Amino acid sequence: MTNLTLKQFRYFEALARHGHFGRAAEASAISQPALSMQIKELEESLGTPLFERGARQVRLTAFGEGFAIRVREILRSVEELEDLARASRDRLTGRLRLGVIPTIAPYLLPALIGNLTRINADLDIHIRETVTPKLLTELHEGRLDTAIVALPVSEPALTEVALFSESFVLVRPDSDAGKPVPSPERLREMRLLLLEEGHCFRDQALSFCNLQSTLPRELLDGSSLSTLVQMVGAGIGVTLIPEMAVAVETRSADVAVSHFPEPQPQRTIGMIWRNSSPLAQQLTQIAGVVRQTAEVLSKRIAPV
Amino acid sequence: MTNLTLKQFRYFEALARHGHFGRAAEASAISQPALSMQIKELEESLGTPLFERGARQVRLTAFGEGFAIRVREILRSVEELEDLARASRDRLTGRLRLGVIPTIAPYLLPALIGNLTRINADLDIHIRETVTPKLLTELHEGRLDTAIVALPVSEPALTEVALFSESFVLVRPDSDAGKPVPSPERLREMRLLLLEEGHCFRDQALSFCNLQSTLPRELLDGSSLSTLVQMVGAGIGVTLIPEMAVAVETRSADVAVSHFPEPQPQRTIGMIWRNSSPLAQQLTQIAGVVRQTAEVLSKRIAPV
DNA sequence: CATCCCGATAAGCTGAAGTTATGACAAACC
DNA sequence: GGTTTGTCATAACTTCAGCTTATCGGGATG
Repeated sequence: MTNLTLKQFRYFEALARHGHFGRAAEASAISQPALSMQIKELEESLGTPLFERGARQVRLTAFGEGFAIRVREILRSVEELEDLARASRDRLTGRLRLGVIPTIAPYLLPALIGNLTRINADLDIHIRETVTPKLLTELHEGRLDTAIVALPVSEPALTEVALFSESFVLVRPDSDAGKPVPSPERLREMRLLLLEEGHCFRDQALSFCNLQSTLPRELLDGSSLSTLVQMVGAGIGVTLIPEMAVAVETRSADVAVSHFPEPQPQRTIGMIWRNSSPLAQQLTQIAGVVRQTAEVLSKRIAPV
Repeated sequence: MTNLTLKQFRYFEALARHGHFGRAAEASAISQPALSMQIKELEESLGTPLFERGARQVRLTAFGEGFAIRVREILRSVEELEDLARASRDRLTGRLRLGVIPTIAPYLLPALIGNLTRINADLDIHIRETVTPKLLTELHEGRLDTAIVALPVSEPALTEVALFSESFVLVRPDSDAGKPVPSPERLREMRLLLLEEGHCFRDQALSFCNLQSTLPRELLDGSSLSTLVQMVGAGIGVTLIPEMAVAVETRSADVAVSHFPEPQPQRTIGMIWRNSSPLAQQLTQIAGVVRQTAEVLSKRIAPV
């Protein structure tokens, strides 16, 4: 049935070009009978002759001419395919689907995207910003290539690499600026504003205070760190935010930022991907870029 | 090297579609290991993975997706090629380059082209009208597919098929209408107008009168039968024309047309093509159409 | 922990595609 | 006009790519 082969196409093209079996065979690095047989077979499976064998020259038939045009197109497409593969072999492929948790995304991404596209201009970055459980699902389903989340996730099918650690800092109303930094136990008694259910940062903050998320508490759930800080500025309570958010979130609010004494509360941020991902190598490379980006950011924040 | 094969493309496409080695193999009518190996080989020769083998499903990589789009395009092109071959296998191919001698062309072609395109609408007919020697050269050089000429041509590399015979008739000024038809010998003594050197019809007419073309004679060479008849109408001399030309050429001239007594002078018109032409079968078929066309024309002429 | 699913690997077989040698035929050349 | 030459087709043989069946191994599932 459909037993046309690219090999036949390549031989055909050579013969069409040279108009001579011997020379076409030489150009194709095979013997003349081998070429004759392949051409014959091609003609037979098409059911129509492609060449007219004259005494002293080989000519394309009218059909052969049209055939040649299309065959050349196909061969060209195949070559393009090879080029494409060669191009994307070493460099990153065109599309990178990156998931990021909301407590990282707004602070890390602007710089990160800049750095990534600087390294590889034709990298097409798709960002998905949502909470860790959703990221994990989408990662498993192949709708994401990788994600930046708080470690550990402890999923056997996923590879984790640590990127950096970040401390949590206390955000209080400006009026509390001079007061001593409360201990975790004291925090429990203050009005602590937290992110709504689902955010890992909520759990991390609660765990620092030795609180259970399920405990019936009178706390106000915000949907973003930005909201929380604004509420603190309004004197409604206090909150914790990751160090990386300080520069952005406290710029437009009357709040005081205080570090906790050692051991500071902190979390580890890492990158994860499927064990089976063929992008592993490139993702490791990307992890390096993320690490660098975060480092530069933290230095810029440190003086604050 | 460039060892991609259409087979690999077809397997790849099946796997991309099914996302499952076993089912894709079944769909491709091969065993699962055979498919695994071909895919593996394809990935290796591309140097980049196409699929991510997950625990419970096989997914295209980002590169694989782009690859799939192009592969499908290529496979579609190949299928089109097969369709094209199938379509042109039985019917005539798109282009027919037909040579015709000038003493036939204007009388036969209008009806012939109509008949040919009626049979095969998408037949692209190219006409070349010139004298036999030029037609032969172009035929040998592959610039014509076939030619309609007077037989015999006696070229070993060419196939001839007879189409029809046509008689020559005498054209005299209207004033000579009643006079007896002169014998060939008498013709020699009259002022005989002939086509210029190179036309076979000139030689055929001369041979009827037992004259040598090279003889120094006081005859006037016309470049077309139309010219000759007009000159006869002006009383300059007499001429011979093929029967087929009568209807067209004597319509607008004051001339008398007379048949010779048996044995009438006549010539055989036939079709020729290269022995090696792969169009032989179709050309034979076309010869049939020409034969029919000429028959209808001669019947229409007979009553004149 | 046992089982199942599914793809990879192993080992062997077959036929397609290549090789060299030769045939056939037409053109070109003494 | 026979001989040589150029050229493609055919024949006989060889090799390796591609297929088969059998089996392994690893991750998901109950």
